Amino acid sequence: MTRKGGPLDPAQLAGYFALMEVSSLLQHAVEQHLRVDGGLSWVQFQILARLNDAPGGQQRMTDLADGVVYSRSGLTYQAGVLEKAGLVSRSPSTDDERSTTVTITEEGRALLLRVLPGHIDVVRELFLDHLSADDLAVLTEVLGRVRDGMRAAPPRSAAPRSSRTARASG
Amino acid sequence: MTRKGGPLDPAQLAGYFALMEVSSLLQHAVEQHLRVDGGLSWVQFQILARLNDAPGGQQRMTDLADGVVYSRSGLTYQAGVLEKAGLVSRSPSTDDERSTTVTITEEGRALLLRVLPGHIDVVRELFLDHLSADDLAVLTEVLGRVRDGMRAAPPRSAAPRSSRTARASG
DNA sequence: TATTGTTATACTCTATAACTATA
DNA sequence: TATAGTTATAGAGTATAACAATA
Repeated sequence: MTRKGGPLDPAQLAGYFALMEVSSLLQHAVEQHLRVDGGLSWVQFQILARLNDAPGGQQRMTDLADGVVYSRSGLTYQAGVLEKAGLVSRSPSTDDERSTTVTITEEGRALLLRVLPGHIDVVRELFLDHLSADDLAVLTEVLGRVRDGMRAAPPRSAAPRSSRTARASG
Repeated sequence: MTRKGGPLDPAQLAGYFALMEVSSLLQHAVEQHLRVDGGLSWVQFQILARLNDAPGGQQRMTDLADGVVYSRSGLTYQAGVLEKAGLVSRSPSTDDERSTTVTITEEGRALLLRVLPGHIDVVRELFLDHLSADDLAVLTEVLGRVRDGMRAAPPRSAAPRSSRTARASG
């Protein structure tokens, strides 16, 4: 059906490009707003948002890295930046002494709340305002399916980020 | 209809997150492939792809920057990297002496062709294979509309990238 | 021995401002 | 005076590998 192995047909190319272009423009706009309005990068905003939604405002480093950043050291770096800014705190986990628990601070929550309205404005102006409710529903359903597929089937040579990793050699 | 000024409803949030998550995972996977397989970054790949499609394999720096990179110096940097690698060449434009014309070399085209099949495989596996033809059509149409809206209406305080820029002060 | 997280390090990339040259 | 592009520079971010500590 999709001519496996061959080049992409125009419809496929158009869909791929549209996705990348829209997301890229949106992310750039959002990033600019976050930087100006709250001194936050996109990754930092995501970390705070996740912590804010997590029970108790906390998560383990590994769970946090899963889906936000693509390397452990990357998260360590970002957590350090956020901690220095007083937006999160880190402490050894009680149950597993190897783990570090990251907790969003009151300041972190406050900053998030302060930044959120403007963030939403940007998302609305650039993205949501151009969609009907039906469009949005379809888009979400379709992209949700794609996301599930991605998560289920990691591409060749890419290990899933948090489960048991099977390796052939060193 | 969309409660302007208020928070996003769950459907809007879900759509926004789905878009960002899918595009981010896809871009990361594609970037990894391009790096391993061709030593190219995402931006560099886009530059080569645009030049490859352009008549004569050439474009002016400004036209190239428009839509690929977000600052002129950023493109100068990338063009320098690509030129050093022998994938593009730069020469002064004939008609406008201020302009620089970037041209993709044979090596550049060859590298692009070599990398493309694997690139397409990744896009297929992670993205296209999870969509029906109808899904794809709808997605493309909807995202195309969003893209047009973005291009037409630059967000508050963001100047369009290539037209006359109105400034209040320094 | 595997997992969690940090550190050191090197590298890529981006943006700002100052600058040159042409229109 | 405005536009096209480069340079210098500084800063943010990322990944890899080596490391320490716990399971």
